Amino acid sequence: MTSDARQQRKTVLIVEDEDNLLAPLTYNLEREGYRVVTATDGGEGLESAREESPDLVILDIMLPTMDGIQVCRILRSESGVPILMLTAKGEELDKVLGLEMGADDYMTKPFSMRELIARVKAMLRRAELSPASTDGRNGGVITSGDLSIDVEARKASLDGVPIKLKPKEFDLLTLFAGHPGKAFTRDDILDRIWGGKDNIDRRTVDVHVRWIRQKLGEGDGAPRRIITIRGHGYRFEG
Amino acid sequence: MTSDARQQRKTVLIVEDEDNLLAPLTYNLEREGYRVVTATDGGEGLESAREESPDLVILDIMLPTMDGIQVCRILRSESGVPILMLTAKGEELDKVLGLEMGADDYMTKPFSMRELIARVKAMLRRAELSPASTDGRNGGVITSGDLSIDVEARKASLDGVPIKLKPKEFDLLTLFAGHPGKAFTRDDILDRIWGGKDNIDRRTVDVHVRWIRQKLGEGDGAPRRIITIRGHGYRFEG
DNA sequence: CAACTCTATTATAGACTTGTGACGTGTGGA
DNA sequence: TCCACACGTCACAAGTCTATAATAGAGTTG
Repeated sequence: MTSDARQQRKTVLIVEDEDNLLAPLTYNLEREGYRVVTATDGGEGLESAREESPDLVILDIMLPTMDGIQVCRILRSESGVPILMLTAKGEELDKVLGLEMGADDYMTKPFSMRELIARVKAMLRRAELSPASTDGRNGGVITSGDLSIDVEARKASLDGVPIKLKPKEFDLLTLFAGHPGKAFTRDDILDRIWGGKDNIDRRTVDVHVRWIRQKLGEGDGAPRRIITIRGHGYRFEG
Repeated sequence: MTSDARQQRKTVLIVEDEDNLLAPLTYNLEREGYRVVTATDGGEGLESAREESPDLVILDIMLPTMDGIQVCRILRSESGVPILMLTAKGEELDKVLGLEMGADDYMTKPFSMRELIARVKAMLRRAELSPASTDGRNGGVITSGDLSIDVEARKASLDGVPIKLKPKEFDLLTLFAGHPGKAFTRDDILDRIWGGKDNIDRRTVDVHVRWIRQKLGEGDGAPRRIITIRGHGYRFEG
């Protein structure tokens, strides 16, 4: 069962200070094919969430510098990421509080890793299928100049004219267009689009970038959208 | 947020016996500006429904004294109030049952509070516009071009001519037609139609799609409705 | 400018996907 | 029991993608 999901790899942010919980969490989620980003205190977590715009946040309630409830509240006011709260046993009150706070689900420690994985999957699936999943951008459509990407429909068009993108091209362009101005290294890109596979040549990214540029009508002259950052990688100019 | 203050405050009846679900539900719905009435078993729920004539009922399936399915059936025979069913995980069967019973929507626990709110809003909106809304959905009938699907009756017709669809085919076509333009991966589809069973081969979806295409008269040449997105899945073109 | 490093471009073999017909199993009715 | 039906799985051919090698070109440094 090639767990081939042919999409950008989902990113999960874990905000947890106990390493003996963080480590297995990371391990298991990565093994499931997710891209995992971690933070060990509230402030850092918030920062990472803003930086990485993860697809899901796993949030411990007990955290240094800023507790999970605070973080949850702020996150919720800034985006619609699904939030899974972790509560210690005996914090029953916090369950309710967590949900009222806007968390989408909670689990009480100690919990089964398998169940956690199951819930994460369920939440991500729900987020994807629910009409509210498109709350980040307007209607799930990314627009940049005359380029328009309908992520839901997996269709892209340039100045109103549809362009045929191969799967990888679509994912890559979506990644770029979704983070205008952000510089990606080839490794970043491989990590996100190519997922777990490790032995992929960095040059491969170049080739795909070329194909996209071509289809965006910047095959010749100077690229206007996907800019080469020599010695680093690429950046999408919004 | 409370933009629905125009007319009277909408009343939502929640029939749910687990307090740790009832509490946050109540809290969140009230925060959204709804008037919330609660009941903790089937009989009481029915009574409240008659007494309060709510604008929407949220109904758990597992209930003391009278299960949600019973309540749903009776309610449906008495009024046209929109019903949102809550089912526990593993009660997948009840999805179909619930819908056949006349529920307008269902959600599987654990669910996202956010999504629940979204659905409640959507249902109320739909209920309000219900007589002759022309967005493709008319009273449980999905229409797309010469294709027409009566979800309630579980009948489909093409250009007025009934087509015989097997159960799975019907479900699949309904999923597609209900989300025109949306790209589904095979896993999405398996989750939605096959109910999470994870031993199902992805290719099975292909085969069912083929059968549907055939019955829609696009067996040959290029499919017009169910479009293949190579490397990703399928999309229904509305 | 020479040497070196990084990137663009192209062609291609091999891997991967999909459409399709056929088959096997399980189920419920006659 | 026999039969029709639903449906999951398989196998194979035809297409489509894509990773990579090879080469050329552009940029940088001293």
